[in-house]
Amino acid sequence: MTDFTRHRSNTPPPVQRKVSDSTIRRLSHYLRSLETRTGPGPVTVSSEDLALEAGTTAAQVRKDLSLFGSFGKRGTGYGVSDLTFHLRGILGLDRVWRVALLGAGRIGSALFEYTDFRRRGFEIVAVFDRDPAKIGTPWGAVTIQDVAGMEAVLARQAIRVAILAVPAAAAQDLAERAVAAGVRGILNFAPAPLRLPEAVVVQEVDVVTELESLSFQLTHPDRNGAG
Amino acid sequence: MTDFTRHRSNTPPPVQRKVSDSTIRRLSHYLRSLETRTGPGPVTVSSEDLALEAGTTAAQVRKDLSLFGSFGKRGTGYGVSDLTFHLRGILGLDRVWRVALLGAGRIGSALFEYTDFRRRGFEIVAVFDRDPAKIGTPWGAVTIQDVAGMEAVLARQAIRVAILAVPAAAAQDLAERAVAAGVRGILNFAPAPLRLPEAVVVQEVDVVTELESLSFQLTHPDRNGAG
DNA sequence: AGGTGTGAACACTTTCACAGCA
DNA sequence: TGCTGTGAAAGTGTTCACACCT
Repeated sequence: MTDFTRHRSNTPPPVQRKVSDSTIRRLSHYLRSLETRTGPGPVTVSSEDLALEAGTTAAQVRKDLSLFGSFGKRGTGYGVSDLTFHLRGILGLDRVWRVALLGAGRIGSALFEYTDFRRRGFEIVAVFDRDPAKIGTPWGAVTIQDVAGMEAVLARQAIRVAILAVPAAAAQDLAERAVAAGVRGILNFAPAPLRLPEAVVVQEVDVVTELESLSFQLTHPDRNGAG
Repeated sequence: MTDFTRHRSNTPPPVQRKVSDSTIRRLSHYLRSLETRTGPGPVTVSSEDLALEAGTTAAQVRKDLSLFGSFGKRGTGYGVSDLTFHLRGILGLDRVWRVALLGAGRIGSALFEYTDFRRRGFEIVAVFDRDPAKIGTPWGAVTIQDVAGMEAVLARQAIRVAILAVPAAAAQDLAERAVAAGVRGILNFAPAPLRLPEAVVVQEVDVVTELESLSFQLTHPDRNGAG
């Protein structure tokens, strides 16, 4: 496991604290903001800069980072490449995650072609579907395989992360099978809540819920929590 | 605007309180859970039932609903069709939302074909792209239009909601143009934070961030806030 | 001076526990 | 008896403000 506490400063690492979901998402945004910088540009960045680029506050940036170490210099800010390095380590991106894509439909295919994954360290190494018309079709370097044989492939390749892009009705069953075959994290695009063991990490991407949230906020302009 | 407080019980409506994002998302899940029921089935549902189906607790369900009225009967639970009706009203789904799709690439096309939108009251009535090879192509009942003429179409059709499915580099500019043309809510698939006026509601769908969150949690099994 | 790191205050959300009604 | 509706308590996340270091 990554030891992100092995930082370069000489302050002791902070005690291991629980990290909230919102903090994790903000860390991802900070990293994106840093990696989007091209060319020479400034060599340091302040919490204020990062806050503006990630849509939060300077105090929030400092609090978030301070959960993992003291990466900044007082009066100066954070070193861009140093902080980038640390953030990648913190997020567990200093390795390649082999990912299985379950479902080769419209969403699956859009995700497969989404090149940003690869750049961030997520490599789709297997694609499964149950449609005989699709099985055997090559997608770039991988070939769509019969979902019936999924377990063997997941185990053989020691795949720990799966993207679930199948209809709601098939989601729970497939998720259980994937977990039984060793998967520990699931990115769920199916509009169905998965019931899985505690230890399995599930992230939901629910487009209908997001649209309905939009609808609520447009309908009740005065009842938004943030306002 | 929907007046969801006009409910059938004779208790007075609760005072208008701010509603948190998490509550809104749970309301959407309750509604999905109710609408997924097929056939006859029980006519009432308890907060416990809803909690199980939506992955939360009974107390949370009751608190969420109590922000909007007293829809249940003590000792009995909530009427399924009654609660469904109220939830649709609360979420602003008792109308059709005309939606513009900005970007006819892979994500845009997957979203366009996603039939659940229509069923929930979101109708994509215009699609824009800047690729001359795509402009003029019919997609079902609509034809891909040149994004150059977007403003006129948005205004003419009084479109208030847009789905932004373009590359990050084009996102900010397009979003600003859409807002200037009357759009008030944006579902943003571009991996770029939008800087827009307060009054505009933006929901982000950020797949890379979700995967990175998964990566973090798998890397630090003991630091998950929920655990 | 300038900007981080952080305890303390504040704000918000969830859980508890029980009164009250069908 | 059974289950809702809700204040109060507990828990969690964010903002403030300033000591401290460069």
